[in-house]
Amino acid sequence: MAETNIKDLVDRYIAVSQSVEKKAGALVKGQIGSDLTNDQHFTLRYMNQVGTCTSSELAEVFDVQKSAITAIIQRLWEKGLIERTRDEKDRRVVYLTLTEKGKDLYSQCEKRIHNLVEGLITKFEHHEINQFINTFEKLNQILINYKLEE
Amino acid sequence: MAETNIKDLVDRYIAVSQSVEKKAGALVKGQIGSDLTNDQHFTLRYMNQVGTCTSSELAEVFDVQKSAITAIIQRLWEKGLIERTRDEKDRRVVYLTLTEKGKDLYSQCEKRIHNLVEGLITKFEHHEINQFINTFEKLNQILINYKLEE
DNA sequence: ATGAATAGTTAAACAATTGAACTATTAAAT
DNA sequence: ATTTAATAGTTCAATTGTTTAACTATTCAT
Repeated sequence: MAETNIKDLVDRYIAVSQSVEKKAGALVKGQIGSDLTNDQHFTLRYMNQVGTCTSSELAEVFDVQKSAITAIIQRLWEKGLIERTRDEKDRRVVYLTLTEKGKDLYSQCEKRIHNLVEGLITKFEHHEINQFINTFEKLNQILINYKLEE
Repeated sequence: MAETNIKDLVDRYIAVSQSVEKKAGALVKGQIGSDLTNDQHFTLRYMNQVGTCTSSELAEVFDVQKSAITAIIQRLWEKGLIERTRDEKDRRVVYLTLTEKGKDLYSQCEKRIHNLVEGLITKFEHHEINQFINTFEKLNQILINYKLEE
């Protein structure tokens, strides 16, 4: 990678990633905004994928302090979307799971987002999307490793 | 794009984009965090690129309400990083520019981020990066057009 | 058995955000 | 020309997400 190009790449990457994040976020919020914030939606999405998790795990995945997770979890709990259950063997640990209401709400979000994406995704070739997400996931892995090395 | 794949693509995209955003954000914050928040850095970056802009323009670009911009601008102004000058012809308009102090601080941020990226970017082929950013910019344009159509 | 580590919460403070009401100014309509 | 619309920006109150530090409760290590 030529030295002189890094500046331009950084400029382009930061500009485009920020713009896409804000605009995609606004679009998603337009679909689910009355029920959930985007961060709450992401949290439900992760919990739906893994089934059960802990606050520490969420803090690790989302790369924030545990107290930030406590706040989000508390709000989801107040809405009746998640359950907290203490581990009987290690009573420090609290397991988090979706309630039926949480699963239902997540399903509704999923459907709306699915419809949204369906209308946008046709502009891309199958191959282009795969390549894009593959590189994105590679970048993610590099960032994860970089963080571990510190 | 096969119908059955959309769900998986959405899952992968949302997971990876959120993860990268948080981790890259944390990394950048580690470089510039004592001086600026990430949003403040993005704002300076944009102003450095375009030279002069208005609050309305920033609100459009960042896809937030103008009152959100007022708050960010106010904080940057309090730090002496930007100037506000009224348009003499249309006195509703306020032009925003970087002060010398703002330009200097931005340059320092730029250097640190440049060094950071330099260490990460070697893991990618030139072609892979270009393809990735091209697709990202294409996605951004699609989102911008989608918003205009509403 | 004691000291260190871990899981999670609480509290104070701050940044970013929205939405509604507001001021000041300009443009449009008739 | 006067009134009405629209535009640029600010202010204020409320909410969310965030960090840091102090804290409780529990488990691990040696």
